[in-house]
Amino acid sequence: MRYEPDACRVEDALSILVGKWKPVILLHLLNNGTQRFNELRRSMPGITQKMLTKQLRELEAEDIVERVVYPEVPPKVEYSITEYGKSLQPILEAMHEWGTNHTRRKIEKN
Amino acid sequence: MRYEPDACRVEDALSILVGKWKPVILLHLLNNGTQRFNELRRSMPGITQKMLTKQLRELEAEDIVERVVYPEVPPKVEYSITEYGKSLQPILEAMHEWGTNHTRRKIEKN
DNA sequence: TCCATTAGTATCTTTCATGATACTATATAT
DNA sequence: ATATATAGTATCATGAAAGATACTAATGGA
Repeated sequence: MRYEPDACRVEDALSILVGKWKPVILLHLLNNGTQRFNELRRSMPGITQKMLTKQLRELEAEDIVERVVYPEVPPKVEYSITEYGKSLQPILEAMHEWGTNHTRRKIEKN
Repeated sequence: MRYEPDACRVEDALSILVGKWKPVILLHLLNNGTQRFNELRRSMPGITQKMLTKQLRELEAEDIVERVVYPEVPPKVEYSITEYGKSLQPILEAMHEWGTNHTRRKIEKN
């Protein structure tokens, strides 16, 4: 396997996960299944509507998240993880675990 | 395991890896062992001196990278991954693999 | 004497991600 | 008649990340 700058594909994975909210969105969808827009929003205090829309659209464009619109009023839009998106789960969980340990480690140093 | 926004530690791992150059630096050090500053620099065409210094200092602050200065002229400074830093390797490799597959997938779609 | 090398710093500028805020349409309930 | 809920969009402001460029000290070599 080659990791030279040109061949390094870590950034490709990273670019999907980066954004202050994407990991949270993905883990939320992974753990709670299909969610409506406002359900997601309420579960992430602090996120703006614009930001949530943007992140979801980006994830949709990468085929990680599926968006289903119901032609109702008031609008109803459901989001869920795609099968392909589930392939990110091990990475997200590994990062969550590493991050948990890293945070603990830092606290212990003080 | 909890992934609610407040308890989500993915961002902690992510913040270590983010920065356009950190994954490349880490993989380079993991694969090639101890490197001098300019060795690293030459292996990453496009990075500026300032950027490389900054990324390395940040990694050092998190105990991921070790920096050893030799009191010589011209200066000699060697960088290497710490034992702790090696704990990131599985994540980096998983991301590299995922990214490789994702890139292929996108190409096939066209 | 002059130049190259090393590992940086110091400034300034540009770009990008994020945030704050206000606005929209339409059906239902009061 | 008015308010409410939903899933957005549009616009502007801000801060942080990244990039470009020039500068440094001390030594060895031509």
